Amino acid sequence: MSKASERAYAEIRGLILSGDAPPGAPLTEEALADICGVSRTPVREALRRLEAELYVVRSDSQRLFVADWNSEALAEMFTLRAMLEAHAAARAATRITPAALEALRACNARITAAIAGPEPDVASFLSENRSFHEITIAAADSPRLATMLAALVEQPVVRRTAARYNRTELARSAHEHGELIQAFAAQDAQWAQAVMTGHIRRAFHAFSAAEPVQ
Amino acid sequence: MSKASERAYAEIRGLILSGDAPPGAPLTEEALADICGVSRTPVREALRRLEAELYVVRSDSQRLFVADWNSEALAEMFTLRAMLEAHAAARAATRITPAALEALRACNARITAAIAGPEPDVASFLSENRSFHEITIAAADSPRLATMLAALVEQPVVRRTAARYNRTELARSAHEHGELIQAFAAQDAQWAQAVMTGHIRRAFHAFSAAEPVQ
DNA sequence: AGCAACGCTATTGTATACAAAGTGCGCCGG
DNA sequence: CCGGCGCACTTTGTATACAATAGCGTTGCT
Repeated sequence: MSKASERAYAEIRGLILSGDAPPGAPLTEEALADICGVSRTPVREALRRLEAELYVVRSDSQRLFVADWNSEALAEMFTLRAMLEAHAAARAATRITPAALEALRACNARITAAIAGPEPDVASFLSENRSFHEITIAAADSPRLATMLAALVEQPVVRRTAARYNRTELARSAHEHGELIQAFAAQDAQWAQAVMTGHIRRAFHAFSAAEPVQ
Repeated sequence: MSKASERAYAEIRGLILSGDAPPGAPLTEEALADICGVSRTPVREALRRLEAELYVVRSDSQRLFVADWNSEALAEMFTLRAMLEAHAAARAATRITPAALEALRACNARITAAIAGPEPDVASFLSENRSFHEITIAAADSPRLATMLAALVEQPVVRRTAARYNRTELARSAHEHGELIQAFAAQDAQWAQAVMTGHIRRAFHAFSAAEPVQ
């Protein structure tokens, strides 16, 4: 995406996720344009995107407000993500190329390394974890699925989940990735699906155990 | 959505679905603006939406083309729809209100009536069928799920499927709706999920049996 | 005093003009 | 003749001005 539009998107999303724009707060295009330092045009595009991703909701007539994500909505998000990403894993199992499989192995090796030291490198973990899932989704080779998952996987949520993980849980996460790689190598769709389901749902419960949202 | 923007959306979508804009054809904002009789601004919004729904794809650098939906893509669409809509049915089973249940009964009664005569009223069938599924999805009470399904259920596809149904199959469709209502009344999520899965997958195979796309 | 209608204002929708960026073609050089 | 460079043109991105519309307050009438 282009520069101003992308910036507006990131900026507004940041306002929402940081809580500066609390749930229910009205969002006017002009005010946001001022804040972002761009004109209304890219702001409008950013808002459309945020609306599609349900960060903002459109009221009775076309006025936008910050959506409130209660715990129920988060639970549904994780459920949908588990369902779809497990399906992606199943597809990937029978489609993945040797090169992608190797990339996953390398990725997970870096994850293991990141959490090996006395002080886990959470930043690296997150970055590599993201790559791992992206490679998997790409291997599933389904644009629709990829689009849907992109709207579903919120990195701030992932980050908070990882922040909640202790060393043991981080290691278990890496272990699950390893098992997923095995399932892919065996081209066992059901196995891959099951492992991914557990992987995401465990993340959900780790997340839920964390302090309430905001 | 507003008037010009909505019109542009419908117009462009029509061009794509009718085949006037064949898969792979480049789409320029200005040309579309001329065709639709509006300016580029609403056309851009329409294109964003169509892009999110994967009617059009954005090439290497920001140029738009008509996406081609091969049979593989259609299969994946049906698979995703079956998965998500079955999940919606499962949620609906434990959440549906008596009023919504009654609305479903009335809806299905109208469907049954529409296919009762010597010449099935396919238009009514389609309209009521759409209502039936919309009520179900609304009863699931999950905005995210609703958004995703909206992007997945293409009415032209549904229409073609129904056009392929003979009287027996139309009746079977209504019967499946009836069973779904029973599952809802019993608040049996698993049952509802299974019935919906079968309902969609049968539609998929009826669709696949039809002549190739375009 | 309450209700309704009017008009003002705030906000979104659309058009257009301009800026930037990428593509393709042609020209020049090897 | 082929390849690379550069310029022109096409296309998209952004800003701004104007139009339409919905909310809301105020004022006047009952």
